Amino acid sequence: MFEFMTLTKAMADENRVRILMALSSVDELCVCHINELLGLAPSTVSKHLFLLRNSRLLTARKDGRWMYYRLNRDGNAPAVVGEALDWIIKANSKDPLIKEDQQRLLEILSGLRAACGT
Amino acid sequence: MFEFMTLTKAMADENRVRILMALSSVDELCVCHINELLGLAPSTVSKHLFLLRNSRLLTARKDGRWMYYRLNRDGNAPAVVGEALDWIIKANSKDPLIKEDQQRLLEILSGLRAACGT
DNA sequence: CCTTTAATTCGCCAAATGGCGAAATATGAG
DNA sequence: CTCATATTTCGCCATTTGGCGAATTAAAGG
Repeated sequence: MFEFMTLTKAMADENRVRILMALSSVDELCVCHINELLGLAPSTVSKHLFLLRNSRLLTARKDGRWMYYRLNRDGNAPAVVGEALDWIIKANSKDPLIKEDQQRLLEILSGLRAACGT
Repeated sequence: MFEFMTLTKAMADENRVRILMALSSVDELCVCHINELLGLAPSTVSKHLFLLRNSRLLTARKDGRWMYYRLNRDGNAPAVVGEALDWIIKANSKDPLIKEDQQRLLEILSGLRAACGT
């Protein structure tokens, strides 16, 4: 129950859902890309990412100065995490804002809007 | 997206999940039963029920002085609502607190703990 | 009609949440 | 080593949220 509530609370914020949906289309992202996408302060994004990681929806990997986040599709993650991700993606993949995000994300990743030195 | 966020926000509270889980085992409940089960003030329960209804997770029916709430399994409800209910129930049906609630609910319904004149 | 009872609405308060900027922590580059 | 950059942590503030009790509404019963 505690684990489940941690999950639902993590999902109950629009910006965090946008982060999850962005990650559903690109395998991994570094923090600066997410800053750029959402237009939020780095400290705010960092807090969101902490909650998403804490709920086990995301995993992180450090590479030099950059932290890369990705959806937790690890087989040994609790089943409920995968179910949450599946449901979120299914419910939002056709949403206009999400589609717009995915479009903008391509621009960001292609370097046209480089936010940091990646 | 707005609809989805309304759903996730409704799900992001332990007492509301307890209400949903209680309803997963008994088809319908009146407000006084839920008061009794959760030990919250009627006004608080009423607010929770409003949010659950607003998110379309619950439907309500009035019978005399009593309001009966049930899970929204209506075929013409948005698919995302049914998916939410399925996931919530799957994720929590084995939880100790939920099991305890279901036990206590049986007592309440059998009149051993009648909270109101139903 | 008046009382009683179930439920909701309203107003309030304490706690939690989401946002920011400043400061602290890495890590790579010069 | 020193500087620049990516990220996180901290402290703060405004808003939201969950709780309660009092007042209100709705329906049944005397």
